Amino acid sequence: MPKVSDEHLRARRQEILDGAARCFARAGFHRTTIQDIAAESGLSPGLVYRYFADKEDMVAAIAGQWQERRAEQLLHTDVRAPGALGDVASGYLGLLRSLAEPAERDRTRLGVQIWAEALRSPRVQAVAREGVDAPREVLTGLIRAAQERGDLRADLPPDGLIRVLIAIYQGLALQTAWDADLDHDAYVRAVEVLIGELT
Amino acid sequence: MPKVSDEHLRARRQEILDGAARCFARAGFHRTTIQDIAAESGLSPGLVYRYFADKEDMVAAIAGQWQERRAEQLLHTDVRAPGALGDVASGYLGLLRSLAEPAERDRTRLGVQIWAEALRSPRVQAVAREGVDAPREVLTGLIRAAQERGDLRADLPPDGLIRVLIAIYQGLALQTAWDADLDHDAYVRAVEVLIGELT
Amino acid sequence: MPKVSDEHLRARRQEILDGAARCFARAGFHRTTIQDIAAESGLSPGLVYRYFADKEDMVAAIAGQWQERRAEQLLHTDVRAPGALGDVASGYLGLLRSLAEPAERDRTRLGVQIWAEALRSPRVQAVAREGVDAPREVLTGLIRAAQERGDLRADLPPDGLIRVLIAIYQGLALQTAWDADLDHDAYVRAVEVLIGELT
Amino acid sequence: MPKVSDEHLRARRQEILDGAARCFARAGFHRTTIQDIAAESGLSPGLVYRYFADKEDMVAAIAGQWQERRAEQLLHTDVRAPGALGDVASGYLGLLRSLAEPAERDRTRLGVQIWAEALRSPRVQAVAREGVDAPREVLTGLIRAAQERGDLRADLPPDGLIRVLIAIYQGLALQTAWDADLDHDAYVRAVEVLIGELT
DNA sequence: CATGAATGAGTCTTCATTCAT
DNA sequence: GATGAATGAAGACTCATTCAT
Repeated sequence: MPKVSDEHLRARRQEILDGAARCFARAGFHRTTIQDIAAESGLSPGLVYRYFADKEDMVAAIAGQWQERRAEQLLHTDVRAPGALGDVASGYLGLLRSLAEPAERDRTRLGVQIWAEALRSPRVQAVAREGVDAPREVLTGLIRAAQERGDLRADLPPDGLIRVLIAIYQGLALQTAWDADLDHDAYVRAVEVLIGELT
Repeated sequence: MPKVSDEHLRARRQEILDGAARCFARAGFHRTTIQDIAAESGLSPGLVYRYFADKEDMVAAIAGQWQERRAEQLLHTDVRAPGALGDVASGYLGLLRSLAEPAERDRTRLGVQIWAEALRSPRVQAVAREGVDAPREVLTGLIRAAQERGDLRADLPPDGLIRVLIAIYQGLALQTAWDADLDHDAYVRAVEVLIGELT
Repeated sequence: MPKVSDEHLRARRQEILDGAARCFARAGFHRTTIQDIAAESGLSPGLVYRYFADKEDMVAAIAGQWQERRAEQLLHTDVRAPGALGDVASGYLGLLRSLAEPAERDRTRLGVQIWAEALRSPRVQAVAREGVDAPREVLTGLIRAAQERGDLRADLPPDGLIRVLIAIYQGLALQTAWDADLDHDAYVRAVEVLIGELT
Repeated sequence: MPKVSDEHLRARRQEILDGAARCFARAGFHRTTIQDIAAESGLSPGLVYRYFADKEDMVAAIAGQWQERRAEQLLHTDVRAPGALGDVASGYLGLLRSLAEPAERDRTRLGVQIWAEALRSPRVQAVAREGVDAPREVLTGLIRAAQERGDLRADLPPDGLIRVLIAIYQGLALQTAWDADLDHDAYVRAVEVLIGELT
């Protein structure tokens, strides 16, 4: 099987990552063996090492893709457009609601594992922080602009507010991971009320 | 004299848990060995097994104490007293502020580890959920009462609000674990503004 | 089995080294597994790691003891005594003769393995060179003194001579390892003739 | 046109062997992978197996060529010519001196690896012994003839002397592999003195 | 009770070898 | 013929757990 196309290599790599993500979501990084991941993807253990230097390399890649996806879900709108704040706000509420979807279950569990792993793996930490810091800065700028326009209370520390909104996402993700049946509608309604008061 | 012995046993057990907590906060559950824990407490590995059936037993105990402490910090006021809502609110804000204290650093990191572990250990999950569910119910009652008194907007779903407040705590804990230097004051100010609007 | 005496620890360590030396002599370092060594000593693989950090650590220890023994065999006489040169010479010839002994077989084979391993393991190289360089310097001094006394041809470069004598040992060891039946007597007689001419 | 093809095959095979020799000299047989060898020769791993049955086959081939070269260097003169002894002697000293050349560095290191490998691989052993035994017999004949002519002390066991001379070569090779900066001139001068005495 | 030596199953990772293309 | 992707059997090393002393 000589020289496979780059396309195929990329796809294969992604298959492995997807299989690994399922394993990690189920059992955590440390209870998942390379054999588990290989079996989940229908490959041999040795092959995994043609795509990743070691297990940590895979975990870092998983964490990177996870953060990337989060950023995309949040910022798929053009943040420089007029009315961007409103778009971002509705995007944010949509992100919260998306946590209720069964299809997101694994991803949410995976996220919690990444948060914990970031505390002891410098590589994962770097990836995880980058994924949070970058959106944070973009959003802080949006908030500041809105405050200057008078669309938002001026006595709100922008960075503080952003972190609270991130926390509201993170906490919901965590609580959903623990209890998939929680009332997401009630949660989002409460958030809407809190946010609505600010204008 | 079983009483003295009991006392001693309890103290010894607590020493082990404290050493384990330090290790777990530093390196996570899976990168911490029983040998590490024994060394940290100045005991022998064999002795650990007189106090805990196995490693998971220790993790569950650690998780239990962690949740217990959180509940105490939040609910140290008498929630049935008149004006309890205000007391609880200020207790809540104090809890948020306490995350800035260096002495809390390890405990915060430990908390994140517990959240992740709860996803794959039924025992830890049971302990962790109990620690969240119990306060949640108490607080939900408080909120309902406040709404009936007209002290709080009636269109807020009590359970949703509580979960949001818990999330605001969880998210701050997570963000603090990642970046101890974040601006806790700005965070708490933002929370105060958000909460202040509700009355 | 708590706290075993230092004596016992040392003895146990030596047992492991002896078993390892047998394995290494038989199959070389790279074809010998830790399991082989453990089995040879009647221990579990895990226990080996209480005595040695890793496989290389064991190889280095083996190499160290090997060199030490060589130095002792060669220099068991008091090199500062008058007539030391003659003693050392007869010690040297005895060392050559000892290679004929069946009991030395394994050790000789082990030596050849060490020589090769020294080429690619800095740790083994350091140990091996030290074991050769130290005796070399002592003997160079002896030679120089003999030349000053007129007991030895003055046109012989001392360092060159020493290295030749070491080579005569090394080469015999190698040839013995390959062919245990070679005629050691003839070899030693030839050496005696060569050396005898020098005075 | 099988002849051209044969030529090509032979050349390709030799390229692989040369690349392998460089790898083996650098890292030893067991730390060199087939992938390393393929990369060093700019070929694919699979192709290696069209020229060699397995790794051991390559090692044996390398050992064979190494011994062949040694024999050539030593016996490039016509040993049946009158005065052959003197020619062989000067060829021998030249062989010793050649070990000082940087270009010989890799080959010398490779030689030491072969010596060790011969102890555990019957195939390598056969090749290595053949490479030593054949010249040994030729030279023993020369010595005997010289003794009969009275050109050499009669009380020297021919086989012993030859083995000593081989040892003087082997030991120098080993010491050079360990320490390329040793004083080869002093070494050869010492050998000349030792040999010179014999006539 | 306490110790810490001992165990051995389990995990990551490597690499000689094969074979579909 | 040539490629290099794929395999999977080892092998080094770890560590939760046990138990003789």
